[in-house]
Amino acid sequence: MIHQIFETDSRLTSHPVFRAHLMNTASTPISESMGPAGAEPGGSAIAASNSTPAFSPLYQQIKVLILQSLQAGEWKPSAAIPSEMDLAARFKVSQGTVRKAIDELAAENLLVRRQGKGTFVATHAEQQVQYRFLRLYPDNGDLQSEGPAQRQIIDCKRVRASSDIARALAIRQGEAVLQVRRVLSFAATPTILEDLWLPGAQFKGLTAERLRAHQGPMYALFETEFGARMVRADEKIRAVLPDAEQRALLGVNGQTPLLSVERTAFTYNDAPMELRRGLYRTDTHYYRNALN
Amino acid sequence: MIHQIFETDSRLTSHPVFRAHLMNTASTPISESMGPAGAEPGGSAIAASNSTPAFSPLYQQIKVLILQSLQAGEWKPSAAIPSEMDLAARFKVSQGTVRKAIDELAAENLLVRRQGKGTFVATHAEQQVQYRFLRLYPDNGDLQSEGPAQRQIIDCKRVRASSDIARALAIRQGEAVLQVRRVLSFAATPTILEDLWLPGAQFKGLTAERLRAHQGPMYALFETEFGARMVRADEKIRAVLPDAEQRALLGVNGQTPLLSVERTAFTYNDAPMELRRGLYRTDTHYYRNALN
DNA sequence: CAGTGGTCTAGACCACTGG
DNA sequence: CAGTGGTCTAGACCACTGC
Repeated sequence: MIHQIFETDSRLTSHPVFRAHLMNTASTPISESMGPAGAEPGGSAIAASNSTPAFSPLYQQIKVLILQSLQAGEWKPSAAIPSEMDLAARFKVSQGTVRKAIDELAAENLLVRRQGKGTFVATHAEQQVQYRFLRLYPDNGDLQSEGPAQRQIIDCKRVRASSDIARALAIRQGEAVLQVRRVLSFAATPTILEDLWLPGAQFKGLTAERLRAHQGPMYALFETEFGARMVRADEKIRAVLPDAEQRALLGVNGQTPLLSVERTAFTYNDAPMELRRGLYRTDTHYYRNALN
Repeated sequence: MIHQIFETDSRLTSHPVFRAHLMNTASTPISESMGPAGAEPGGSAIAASNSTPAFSPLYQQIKVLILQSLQAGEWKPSAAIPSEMDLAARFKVSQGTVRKAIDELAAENLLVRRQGKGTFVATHAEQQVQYRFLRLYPDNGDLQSEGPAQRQIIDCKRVRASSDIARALAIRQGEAVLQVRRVLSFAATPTILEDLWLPGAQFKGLTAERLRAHQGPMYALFETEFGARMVRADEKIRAVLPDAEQRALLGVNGQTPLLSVERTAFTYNDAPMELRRGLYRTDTHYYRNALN
């Protein structure tokens, strides 16, 4: 229990609500208003969840609550979330506490703050950089000089998950998954060959036609059409030589080493939502990484 | 227009700071004309430099001042910087403002906060992860299972900078640079071949013997012996095939593609301080990257 | 103009560290 | 125990946005 009345000396202290961080119970915070005052209708999702671990600062709890609202779809991608004042009132904390929670969510690219306008749910669609997760850059010229990538959907079919695909997606072997293969070209040169696997349940109805019809990043389509928001990803990178089929699709010979990029993309709660295996040509482009 | 108050300081020799935001009634509004202490020592780049005139928030200015003290070596690596209260007094701002500045510096891995102890200058030596900038992980087992890397210094010589080396290090072509070649082995298997170039002026006295004698990360040696603190780096990654010499040093054949990792490491003020070209074996290891 | 996020301050209390 | 960073609050004002 987080709200605790903990006072012995009540001089002038307000702080009727003293949030003591006790390792006592793990129940979730905020909603109980002390005393008869608020009797707020209570965030439904808020009262329900109680899986959060031991104790955490108030702003971390607020962060979890906001996260739950995001996950539940209470605020859609690119929509504004309530103002800091509103959230402070809703959670019965100060604006500064809400601010710190939002600060962290913004740092994790889940929210975007815009001064004078509000705080918005981040999306893969309205990025100034079209491909937020793509780290491939041309050797010469900037990102825009090549113009947008040309996308070619080779294939989109329903298959059963092999053991490694299942493991990566945290599903059972043999479950239905959608497998997509596509090629990205820059300046008319095939540069990226990607195979990707998506859980069949969540992506029911995804077809090659739908992929071809969509403009913009694939992740934006996943957001709007399938409610699958990729919030972070891990990549394992290796150098490989292509097999015959890969050579044909990329138009390279067998002596052209390629970058193998295996990406696992996660949605909220670190749930894996996509496995992607990419082959990148690095004779005209390079993979950029910033170390901090 | 923004009302600026150049708050010259009377007692402690603190750095003057632009008060871009006027909110305090207590302070007598010194008029625009610089008052009595117009001859303030020009030590503060903020007061002195108008090349970056824009009025940044107070905490950003504090951040710059702390950065300058770090760069000037006022606080050595792994040493504690003054407490937030002390810094607040020194800069004549509130503790909260100092805190926000330190928060950002900690987020950039320049400082490390330790509750109850203080705030410390980050270092490459005392990392729990020995190699902070190395993203190569073994396919099987965790980081520690392999034990520490075996380091073999092949060469360390003084050469003249070629045009591309000079460009990367922001020096003139033909200037002296130190060139080091080494091999890192894991579990007795040569895995990383690295060539690196360092500006000769800063690294005067670096020898192969000294590199061999040193225990721990090379960047730790650079910090303590040459005052060169690498704070961030950029990497360009490609897939390549090794030439004969590289094959011999790594013990691979000509059909083993390798990861080419070209790293530029920067010290304070985004000054490049090292160029490093690495070849990584990725048949037993992989390069890991986190996308956020 | 009102509403939003952004900055700054002041003060209180917490948790942790070490003498 | 004193000193440190960590959290939380309350209130003020600033800068930006859009009606």
